Amino acid sequence: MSASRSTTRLRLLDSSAELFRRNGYTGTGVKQITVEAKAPFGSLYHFFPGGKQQLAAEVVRTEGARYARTFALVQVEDVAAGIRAWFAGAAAVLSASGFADACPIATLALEVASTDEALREVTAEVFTSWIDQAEARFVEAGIDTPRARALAMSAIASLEGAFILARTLRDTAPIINAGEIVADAVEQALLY
Amino acid sequence: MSASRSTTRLRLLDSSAELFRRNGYTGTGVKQITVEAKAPFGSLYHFFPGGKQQLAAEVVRTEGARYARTFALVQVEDVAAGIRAWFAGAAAVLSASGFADACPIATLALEVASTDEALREVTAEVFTSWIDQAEARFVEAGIDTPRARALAMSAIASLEGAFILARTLRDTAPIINAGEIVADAVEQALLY
DNA sequence: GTCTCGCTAGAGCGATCTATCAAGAAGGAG
DNA sequence: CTCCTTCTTGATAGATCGCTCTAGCGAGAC
Repeated sequence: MSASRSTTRLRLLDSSAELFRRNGYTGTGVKQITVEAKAPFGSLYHFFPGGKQQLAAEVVRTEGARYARTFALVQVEDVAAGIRAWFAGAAAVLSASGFADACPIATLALEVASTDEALREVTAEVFTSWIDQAEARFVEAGIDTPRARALAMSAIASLEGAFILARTLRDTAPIINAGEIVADAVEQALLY
Repeated sequence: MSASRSTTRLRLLDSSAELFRRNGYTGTGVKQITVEAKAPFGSLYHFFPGGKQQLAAEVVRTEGARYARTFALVQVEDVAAGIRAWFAGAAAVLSASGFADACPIATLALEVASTDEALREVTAEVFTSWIDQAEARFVEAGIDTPRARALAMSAIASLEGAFILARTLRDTAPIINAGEIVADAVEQALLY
């Protein structure tokens, strides 16, 4: 009932999140999702009448918000050190998952960018919120707004690109390296 | 014959490259490729007995090499200016293609990273060659090797990440911004 | 001519894709 | 109890997936 309702729904979301992140959107079948979630096939269309697309949209939103919350770990005092630590943490997670768990939405975002306008907009909202949040944190640390925005955009871009390289090369070096470069740039900006 | 042989083969490669770049690997069907290439379906398996995977591997290699050649436009004298110009060019191409043509292999690379070891290795070779080439150029410009390597890795990562953001947000700002930040970092490194 | 061979051409295979549908199980409300 | 809603369950549809296979075309070799 209301209890099992939420569990099944949540299991479907969790399994979808994992499969989309690892195998992509078109690379994941709805049947595969229900098997992984140990949910009856029909339940997927009960909870998500919009089908795979609606499921993906909810996954992108919830995983995007969840990921944004981890950014809060970057403390305002000594932002640069916080950035290095955060990137090191992301590298550890990636390595521990066999180079599977990087960005929760990147693969899907690239897949739908030119093929599914509705999903593209959802991914855009998530990336924008991440950039906004990073910008706010840089401003808080004392960097003027235009420079903070440029740094924030660059930080997210560096992270995403480092994830691509790390997953492809099966090496966390690109992530650690990106953390260094981003932290250096922030330290540089703090001098003015 | 030998003439038509090569044209059909090349048309298949060209169409595959475009479709993989825009719609991804799993998002592109072999039938779709032959239609786009105006090639008979059977010809695909005549020229590429290994099927979709072999076709993708050749596409990644050839497009990777072709893209690497465009890096040569970054002149050694005033590397930073060359980088800004190169990123601006990439932004123009992306915009002109309706935000479809960014990195020729990024979407595919993310899709296969955890699902197809053979293709993953091919994408890894391409990314590595790009990093090596950028590093060589930075060394040539007078940056010491370890720093040049770090900068090169960061430059490629920034580019890839900026492409994700630009395609998703339908805005070239992330690319221009990434060019600025990378160029700044290179200028900074040249001071030592 | 006739033979050979590279290539064209597309029907068709089994599997898988997303999605629909109808039937039933499990409680809460009256 | 009956009624009603919520959720489970899986069979099934219809399309598409990657791929195989056979038949035939057409130009050069002889």
